[in-house]
Amino acid sequence: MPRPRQALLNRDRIVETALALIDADGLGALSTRRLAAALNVQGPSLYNHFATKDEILDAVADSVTASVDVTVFDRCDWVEALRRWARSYREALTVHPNIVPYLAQGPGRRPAALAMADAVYGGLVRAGWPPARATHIGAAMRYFVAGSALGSFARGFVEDPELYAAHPHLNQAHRLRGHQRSVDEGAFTLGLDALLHGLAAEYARTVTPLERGTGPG
Amino acid sequence: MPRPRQALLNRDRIVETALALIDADGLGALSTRRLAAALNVQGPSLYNHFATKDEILDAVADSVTASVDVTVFDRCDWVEALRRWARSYREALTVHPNIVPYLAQGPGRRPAALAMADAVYGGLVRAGWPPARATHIGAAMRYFVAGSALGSFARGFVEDPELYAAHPHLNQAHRLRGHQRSVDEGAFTLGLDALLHGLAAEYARTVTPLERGTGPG
DNA sequence: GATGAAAACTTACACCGCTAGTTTAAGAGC
DNA sequence: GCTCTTAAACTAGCGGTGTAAGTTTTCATC
Repeated sequence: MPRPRQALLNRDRIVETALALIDADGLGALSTRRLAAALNVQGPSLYNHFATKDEILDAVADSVTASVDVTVFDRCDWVEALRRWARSYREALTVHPNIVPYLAQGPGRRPAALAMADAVYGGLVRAGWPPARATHIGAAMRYFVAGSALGSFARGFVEDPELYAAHPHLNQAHRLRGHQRSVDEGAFTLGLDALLHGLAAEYARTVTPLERGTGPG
Repeated sequence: MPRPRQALLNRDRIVETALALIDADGLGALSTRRLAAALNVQGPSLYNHFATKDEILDAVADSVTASVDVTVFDRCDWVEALRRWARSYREALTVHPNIVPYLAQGPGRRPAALAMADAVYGGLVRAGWPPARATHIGAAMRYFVAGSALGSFARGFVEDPELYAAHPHLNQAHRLRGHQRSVDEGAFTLGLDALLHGLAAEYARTVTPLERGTGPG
């Protein structure tokens, strides 16, 4: 087939389909040929719209990041903003866990990821945190959220009771997979509350009333 | 070359060499042929010692996990044990960051990873944490440590000042890479302290003196 | 000394990312 | 309406991938 009257592909369609394939079968199962086949097209046709496969993955990753709500930093005090942002971030990632290892390498040149970093850092600095500390807090939060989305903790344990016989405290570990949602959610909530509790304590101890910012906005 | 008088390969040598290649060139650059070449052998010879490439990666991942110190749970109170374990865990991972995305998927069937999970969970239960809470704490800590090792926060930002021009608060972001160690270390310490601070507060609030365990050992 | 397993090998298959060159349609300028 | 350029599909093919299959030789055991 030569050039068709109506273009078969565009970047958005490629990104959507790639994300669906990654969600269904994993990052490793995405090949240019499989992606093209899902779009009723031959493999190399993709290169009319993206220079490399990595560029496709960048666009997929950024489309996921774009669904994170960062407007909370304009509306809430910094603790509440961090809490809501972290929850929104985690929700976006857990819907598409297979792209997380790629996405978690950092913002790179992806616009949505850069916008998110900007909003978080800006919100913290406005609240009075020293710049270096704001960087640390943003990083620590990303560590926690990305780690929580990287793979379900519960699904990391095989459903095979015999495997745990040699480990005195893991005799119930084979049941973790059955309680995946409550385990993962409970762990995330516990960790998030603990982190924010600790950060609030440091704020109270080290950020002087004079430095405390003008609030959201 | 048929069967040699002296075996050229064994599992340990394969694992060591694979880890070295992964450290040097990344997980994606490890192929069976490249690994075999580094061992002065042809690709398929590896399959006399491992059934699949994934089995090699499992062994590599477990050799990294094996270097984490989990004896602290026998010597220290639970807060100090968590702190030292988390530091040891992170050190093990940051020495070999390229294997982290693979390793962080969960313990699977890897013996050292299972032993670590057992030690952490056992230590927390002994300290009086309810079993479900101990699971959550272990998961939350793994989220944070794995996230921190998954990729340097600082290295996630490209060293290109022009890229940040459009973002009001990121105008110094291109300098992050130059301060990689202090940024990553500062973020980890801050997050770890905050997490443990928050957990200790919950312990004081919810674990009654009667439930509080027999201490380490 | 015969037997069977072990550990290297060669060959081959189906797939991978990507490049090069081809074909035709769409759109712009005269 | 013709011409020119660009766009978007195609086919063919390169070098690389994991790994299955079968071969050859050596070592250990009966």
